[in-house]
Amino acid sequence: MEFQAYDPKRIEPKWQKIWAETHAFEALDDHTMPKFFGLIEFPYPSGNGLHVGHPRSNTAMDIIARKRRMQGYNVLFPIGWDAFGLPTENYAIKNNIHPAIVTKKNVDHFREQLQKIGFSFDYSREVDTTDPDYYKWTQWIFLKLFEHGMVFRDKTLVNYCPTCKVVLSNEDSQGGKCDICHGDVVQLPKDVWYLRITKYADKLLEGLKSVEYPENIAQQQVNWIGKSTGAFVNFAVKGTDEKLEIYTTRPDTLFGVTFMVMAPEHPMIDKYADRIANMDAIRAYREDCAKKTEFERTQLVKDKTGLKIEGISGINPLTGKEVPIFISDYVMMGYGTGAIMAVPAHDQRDWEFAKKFGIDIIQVIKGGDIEKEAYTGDGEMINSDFLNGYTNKKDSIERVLEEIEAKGYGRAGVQYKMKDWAFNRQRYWGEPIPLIHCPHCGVVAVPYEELPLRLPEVEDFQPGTDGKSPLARIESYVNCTCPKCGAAAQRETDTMPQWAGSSWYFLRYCDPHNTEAFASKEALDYWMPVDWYNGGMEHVTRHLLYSRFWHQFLYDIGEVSCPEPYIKRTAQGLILGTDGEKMSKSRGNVVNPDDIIDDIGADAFRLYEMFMGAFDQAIPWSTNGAKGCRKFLDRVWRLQEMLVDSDTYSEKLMAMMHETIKKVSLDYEAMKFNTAIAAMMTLVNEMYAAGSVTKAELKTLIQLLNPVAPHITEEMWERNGFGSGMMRAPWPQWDEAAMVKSEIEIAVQVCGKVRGHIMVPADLTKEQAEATLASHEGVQRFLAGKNLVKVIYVPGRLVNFIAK
RNA sequence: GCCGGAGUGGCGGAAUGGCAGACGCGGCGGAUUCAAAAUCCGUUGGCAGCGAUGUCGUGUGGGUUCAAGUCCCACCUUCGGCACCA
Repeated sequence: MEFQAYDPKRIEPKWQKIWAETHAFEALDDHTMPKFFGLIEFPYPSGNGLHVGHPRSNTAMDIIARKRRMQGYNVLFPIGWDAFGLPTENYAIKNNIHPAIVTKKNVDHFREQLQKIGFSFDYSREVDTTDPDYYKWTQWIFLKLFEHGMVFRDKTLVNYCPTCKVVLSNEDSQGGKCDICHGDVVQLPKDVWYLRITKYADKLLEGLKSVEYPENIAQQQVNWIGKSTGAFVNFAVKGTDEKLEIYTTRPDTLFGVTFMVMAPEHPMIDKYADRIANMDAIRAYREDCAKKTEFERTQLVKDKTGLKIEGISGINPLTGKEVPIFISDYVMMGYGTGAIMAVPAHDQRDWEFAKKFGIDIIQVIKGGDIEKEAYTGDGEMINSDFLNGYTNKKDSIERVLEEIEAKGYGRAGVQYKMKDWAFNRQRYWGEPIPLIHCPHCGVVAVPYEELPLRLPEVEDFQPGTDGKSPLARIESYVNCTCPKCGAAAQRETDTMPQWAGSSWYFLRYCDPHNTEAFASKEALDYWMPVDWYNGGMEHVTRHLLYSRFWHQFLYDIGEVSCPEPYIKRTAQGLILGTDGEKMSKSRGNVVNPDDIIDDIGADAFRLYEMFMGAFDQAIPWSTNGAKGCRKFLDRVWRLQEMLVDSDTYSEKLMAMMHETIKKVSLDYEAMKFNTAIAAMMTLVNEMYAAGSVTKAELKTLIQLLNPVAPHITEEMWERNGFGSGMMRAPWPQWDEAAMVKSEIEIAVQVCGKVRGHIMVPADLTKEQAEATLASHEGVQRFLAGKNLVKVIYVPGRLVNFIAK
């Protein structure tokens, strides 16, 4: 019979069909089995389809999932669609097609592309965040948050274009210009809904200790939360009964305060407007600030601007001294109390401000040269009354806090950089917020039994020119009756942000068709927590924090039984274009996986994605490199021509077989796919060198390779009669004893330089190693005329002779 | 500015403090072919040498060590994140 060449175009559709028809990858109902829940970030189904970046994460988790099945686990490896979002809405507006139709088309396209790559997803558990059966539960969780006081309404500053009368995202208002009309954007206060994530700041920090996140990911979360410890101190305001509260991390420098600064938006300014002599100038300064975007405000760091408030001033509670109050935009309303005590001697920003405005600088910590710059180091306290002589920052802070608290001037406190989560958008394509504004009862929740609150059908998805959502134009939607008192009331018309649906999707995977709950208790108890979650670095702060927050909240109210949703998180690096730049449509360097699969097949594509470099690093795409992976699969396939009918490993390859099993098994777990594949390539090279391969050797090789290249290996498994059900065949085991060799080659060094190699028995002792000195002429040449002072022997590696 | 990565052949990249460059791409030489593709075999860090061999080599400058890509100190470049956070 003519040997048939490797033909992925025939093999791949064949196995994809078999897997689908036999429901091969559906999670089993047997809850007595050990479980493995592997998760990848569900994709946003954009109109551009899949790019080669998506499969990198998917293939990695697919490898782990397939390996786990062979290790006897009941595996849940699901897929779904994070389908609400702006790009779809914008496309819908532009082409006048309903976003739901666009979404369906995109989802179908994505699914088809994913299936062509042969991922072992359980498609029977697909979720779609835009499906009312799904967002019913997103709304349900929101109402639970509302019920427990985790939702509140407050003002924020938004980017607003007065010409277009529309609220803009930060991306659409870069450089302070409107992306649509290129006019000036202003910062406008607007009422928005917030989720009280800051209440969970400490729990989110604490929880990091019980999970397995790589150091850099955990650190990014810690930085984002940005916990600082310090003190709130009240300064009396001369001329009023009011106290101005500030936050500081350095209460020990209180004696060095020479002025105070408020954020331009600070409410105290308006409150005492009639006592402020230069209110006109202050209003003008405020307007200038409002024009600046967040971006500009943080760019002009060096040149501090500001204005002294004439008419009110602060009193230092410890010294009783009067200090002037300024406004400046280097103080933010959104952090601390929106006001600071300024210590120019020991804070660089305060120092710059003081120099510009000619304010006194009082040094209270010895060290540095405060004429040149602020001194932020440690030192002995001076000019500080009862603190004088303290040399340790911790001690002086403790002492001053004692004093402040005893006299009622303030208290110790913590602050977080993390802000509460602004939880609404003035857009159509999102989950409707299930709240009702009643003129008598205030804000009232939509009753649970009325969920899902469906998105109404509209003709026009354009955002309103008044900064309101398009839903606000649908009278039949807006007008309703209050569920509490029955009075005529109005619905909230904003929708939830895209982060909402992705904050709990992994829970729905556990029991996706449940109509009574977001998932049954039983399913949650079995499947949760997620054992391994892989995704992009770009999501390790916000998405990870948001979803951990929701989960911790659900845990606190008894809806889930584990406090942390993910046991282990990993992140893959980006795949760049062949030019080394980030892939983007505008750069024209996007590589489409369909083309690659058409050329070399899905298995070779998967193989290359994993082989191209370290998994967690950004790597440029190389089409030649991908072709090399196809070449390897061709070589694997042709091993079938060299087959020897034996169900044991050959003497020659015995050690290497076991070494390869070990290397591949451990490297897969450590996500070192590139070296795992390299080890298999080395093994195949050795098989070619040996000229033959036994059935047992081939069987093991294709099992090791199966998670990466499932189609070709299933086909070879079948052709060679290795039995049915490759995907649940036991994972190969290695035997350390079989790896031991009787003779090994070690390096011989003289004074640290390699001077030769020598074959020695593997169990060579140090004494025996020293004796080899005499027998090795290469060594003697370098030792001639010198005295041997020391011999270092590293078993199995080298022997080093030190001579003088 | 702060936090976290990364700098190794022509290229992507390997390397528990122990022989730098595994594996792949590309290149070169050969076999096969009428020829080419594909395939197989060999070779491939720089410099010197016909050669055995020698010598220099992991961003820069110091240091620790018998031994440093790996550890320590100072710096340069680059990528990601945060950023007037009091």
